[in-house]
Amino acid sequence: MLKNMNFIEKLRETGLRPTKQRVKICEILFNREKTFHFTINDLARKISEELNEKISLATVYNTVHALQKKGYLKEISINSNKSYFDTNTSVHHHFYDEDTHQLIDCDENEIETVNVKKNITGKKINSVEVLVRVASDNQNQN
Amino acid sequence: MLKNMNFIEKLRETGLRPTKQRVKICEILFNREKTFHFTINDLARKISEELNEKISLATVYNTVHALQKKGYLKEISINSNKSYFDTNTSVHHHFYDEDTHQLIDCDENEIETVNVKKNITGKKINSVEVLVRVASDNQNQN
DNA sequence: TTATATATTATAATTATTCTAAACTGTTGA
DNA sequence: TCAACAGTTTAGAATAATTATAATATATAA
Repeated sequence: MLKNMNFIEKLRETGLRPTKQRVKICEILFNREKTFHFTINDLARKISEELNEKISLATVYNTVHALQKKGYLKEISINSNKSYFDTNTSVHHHFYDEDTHQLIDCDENEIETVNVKKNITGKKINSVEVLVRVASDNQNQN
Repeated sequence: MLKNMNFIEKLRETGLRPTKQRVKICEILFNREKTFHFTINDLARKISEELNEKISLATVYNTVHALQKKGYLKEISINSNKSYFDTNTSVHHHFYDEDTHQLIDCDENEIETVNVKKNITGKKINSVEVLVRVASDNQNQN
């Protein structure tokens, strides 16, 4: 499995021990072309589908949070009781389809840079995210 | 308590039975000048502060959701394990203080109009909202 | 006023997430 | 190489937010 060397190095570079579990999670998350929107549950399900071994839920949580902290994953703001993560960590925004409850990625150039004029003393801006809610263009039912 | 007549009528108009509990919740939510950002817990706490009687948590949940469904409250997208609501139901933006977990309203003129270039056929844009995450500006500890 | 549909309540159940403490593993350096 | 240690994984318990349940109470329409 030469391809895993990537992840082992990547993890090591950022100070994460390349354990068996972390490498496997990296494989599942990053060995894909399209970006991946997921909840912890989605990921845990995928792990047990693609693997015969189980990885403890606690480990999945810990690893996802570690990857997020290191900047390999991004958490997305939706109002939902679950946390959503995204393998696309670039600055980008989302469309949320209110009919299908699906999230759609939005390239940076599809929304003009947001100019924030307000300033809060002693606080720095960590992120600026736009959520565009869309719905079917039929006559709106109440 | 003449002022309550407003809420009784308002509730009745929208098909919600003006029960004692709902009227009290309306009072707490809407008898104020500034908009109110809250979680269910915040609201429940306020109720027991301002009232001697307790209102069951289940009722608080049901009532808030009913008011939201009727358009008197708006749910805000933050990734957090709790749901946040806002008595300001117009389209507007928010600052979210990651240190204190507080939401700050952002006037429309404090964020320049967001220009969305992407178009999804058959879908119309319902809202465009910006969430600006801020945190303390100290030297960043890793 | 009475019937009925709806609401409230306490409590149990559920769900997502975090904590805990013991067992295990990667890494360092003798 | 191998022992020692720090960092990880794990199962299961604990916590927190929310929803479901089912009995009781209340608002409203006839």
